[in-house]
Amino acid sequence: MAKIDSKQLKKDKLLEQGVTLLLEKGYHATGLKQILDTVQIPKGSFYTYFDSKEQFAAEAINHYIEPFILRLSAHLQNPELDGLMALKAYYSELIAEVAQTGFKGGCLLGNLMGEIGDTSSLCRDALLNAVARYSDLQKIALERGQQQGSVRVDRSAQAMADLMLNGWQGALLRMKVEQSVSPLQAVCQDLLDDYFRA
Amino acid sequence: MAKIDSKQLKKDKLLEQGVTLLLEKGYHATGLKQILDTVQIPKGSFYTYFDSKEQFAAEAINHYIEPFILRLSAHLQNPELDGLMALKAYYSELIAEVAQTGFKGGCLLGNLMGEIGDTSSLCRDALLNAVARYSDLQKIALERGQQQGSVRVDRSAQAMADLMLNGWQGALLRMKVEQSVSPLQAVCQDLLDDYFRA
DNA sequence: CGGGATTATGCGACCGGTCGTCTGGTTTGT
DNA sequence: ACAAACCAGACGACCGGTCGCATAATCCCG
Repeated sequence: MAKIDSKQLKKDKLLEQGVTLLLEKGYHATGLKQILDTVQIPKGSFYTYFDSKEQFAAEAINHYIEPFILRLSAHLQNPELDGLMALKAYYSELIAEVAQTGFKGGCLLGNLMGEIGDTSSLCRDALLNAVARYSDLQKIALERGQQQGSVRVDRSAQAMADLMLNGWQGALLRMKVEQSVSPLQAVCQDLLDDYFRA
Repeated sequence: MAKIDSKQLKKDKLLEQGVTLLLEKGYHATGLKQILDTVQIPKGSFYTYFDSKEQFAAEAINHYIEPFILRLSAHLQNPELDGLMALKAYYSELIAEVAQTGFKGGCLLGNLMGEIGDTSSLCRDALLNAVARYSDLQKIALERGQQQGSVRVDRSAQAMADLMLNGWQGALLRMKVEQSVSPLQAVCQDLLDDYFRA
């Protein structure tokens, strides 16, 4: 049992560091050796934890999105709080954080969708699942906003959630090259403060 | 002179094939050898045309965006045509084309922004320039729509152009993993048919 | 309970291959 | 004959992945 725990611990450490490096440099520019070295796990052991680099990336995707799901869920815990306000608060937090990290990395989901989303079916499935879960949560937030009267009802919550997600991903790309959070602020303002408003 | 032309010709062939492969597999997954082989130019000659792979990619970015600029410009040539309608026609064309290619590749600008936009300053500059030119053109289209009364005037054309671009880039990512053009259609409908409308 | 035999685990060295880049001999043109 | 242009091949580095050895754990029998 202690063995299993230790194994799971190391696996988590690999995933943790993997997420960091994948986010920083992308899939093809990140070598397994680099990940293994920084967490002091021998090269030969990698394949006891994962079947391949590709499958490792797929697991990293799930490992990455979990905290975001939890964070957004936390904002939605209070059923009194307006759904739209919760979304705004959540995105404000994200913007503040990314500003501190120097506009590097962006979103692992977006980066990997662009780099290998159309070439690795393993990762594509993981990405699909992660995006679906994330999108669903935003849909729920917007639905609540609709019930509370702050969000327009003549467009489906799902459609708005998708638009928000897409706009955010595009803004993250712009952020990278413009080295500024203003694209992120703009998309939040345009959509959350205007377009989605009832 | 014939020499210079021949050199420029080969350089263009390299860029042409480079764009194809970069679009298909990304920056790090594309090897120079593969590009050189398919256009039958010896490996040793590469550095007579370009200083480095990175600089090659930067030139490929410019080479890539040019046709899109021209295409959109063509739609805007007729000053009678409504700016918003021109945009819609342009994007409809793009959607029809990408559907034929099997949802592969997407947009080179978006892909490279995600993969190396925050790590290669050379490419970042090229991306910034390309995006700015492309964005400006869309701003002009929207401005014309505003003058013609089809586009709302309480938001700046620049802000709407940015939102359109960001939403489109995000939708391209979704397209890759969902293997469908519906994200593209959705973003066009949401923005061009509703949000931007006067 | 002790200790040799056997199985399971861990991991460093190494595989074939490819990477981006460079150099020096060869060809070409004048 | 000479200079410039060109390019084959090599370079060192690194890739993802494999494999056989060394160590550790387990078992079995005296």
